[in-house]
Amino acid sequence: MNIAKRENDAAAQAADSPLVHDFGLLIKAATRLEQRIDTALRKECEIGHTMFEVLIRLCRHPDEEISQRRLADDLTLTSSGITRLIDRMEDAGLVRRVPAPGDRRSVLVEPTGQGRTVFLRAAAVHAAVVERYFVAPVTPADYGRLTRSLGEIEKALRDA
Amino acid sequence: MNIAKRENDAAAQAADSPLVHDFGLLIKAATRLEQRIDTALRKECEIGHTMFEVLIRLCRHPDEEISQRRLADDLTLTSSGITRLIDRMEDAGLVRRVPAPGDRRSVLVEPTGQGRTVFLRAAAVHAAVVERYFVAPVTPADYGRLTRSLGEIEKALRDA
DNA sequence: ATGATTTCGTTGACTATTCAGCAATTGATT
DNA sequence: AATCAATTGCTGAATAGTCAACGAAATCAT
Repeated sequence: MNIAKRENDAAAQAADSPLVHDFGLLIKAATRLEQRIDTALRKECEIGHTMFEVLIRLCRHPDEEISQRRLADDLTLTSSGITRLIDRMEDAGLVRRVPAPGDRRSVLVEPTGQGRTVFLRAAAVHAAVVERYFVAPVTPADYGRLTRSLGEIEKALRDA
Repeated sequence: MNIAKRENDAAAQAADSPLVHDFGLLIKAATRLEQRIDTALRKECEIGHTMFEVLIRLCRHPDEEISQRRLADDLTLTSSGITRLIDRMEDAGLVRRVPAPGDRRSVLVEPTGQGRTVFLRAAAVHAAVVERYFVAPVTPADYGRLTRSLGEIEKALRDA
């Protein structure tokens, strides 16, 4: 079967390309890092990484109004994903839903006192893990370039 | 409530830290990129990104024996996650399970002819997306440093 | 050899998410 | 003003994964 053999070779070559390898690295690094953080957060604060990302946005500028839609776009979730996530966070006493003044379709989300307290503890855990596995392994110069590159990539994805 | 006010400020500061921002960039870039690829792959090859990652490993060195365990570690999935993924891939006719010679606990996975064919088409789609959103947005010099840094990060995570 | 420990893959029950469709509301076009 | 289109959030059903517990096989320590 000569055809099959050539296909084998072509597949092997495609599977070994630097592009595939490099991209795999990105995915693997991001996945592992996220898992690390998730486990640490769950163990020490009884909160997952996704909820933590929500709290970041809610605590960042205390007076900014944040709608579910905004959160969904920001976290790359669907609107139904956010609905359910906020359901769970509300049940856990971390956030509160309030009707948006000026648009009766929209729902704003704000952190409760407990939400802020939990966030503060979680932020420390988060910082420790990020520091150790994201910042420490690369030189300061490379770190700057790394975040710059990631910014460019994110921008390209957003624009398209 | 003076206490609450100070907690507000502390939370706002933590939520605004560069560490949080930079790490958010990594997660967002990786997530968006993966989603892009997943959608493209599904549309054009009726295969998801995870299955594609499996095929990469199976096609890379045609003679290497790859067990489910190996795949699980490599893709950062649990062993049950892999069991189910391979179930679906087998149903789709992309791979085949064969008993491992020399260890009767272990199950080897190999690609079918169809699996290789699908992989070849998928690899082209994958390359196009990666090229456009991962390689193109950064300068060649930065690209080299980016992958190097990601390698360091991945290594730090693996070692620990 | 044997018994304890570990490893591999599978399964049932659960969790977090998506998708498709919906009702309410808003904005745009005449 | 009246309609048509787009947006927001919610829900039921489906998907892809986790975790905990298990049995079979392999490895290690007596």
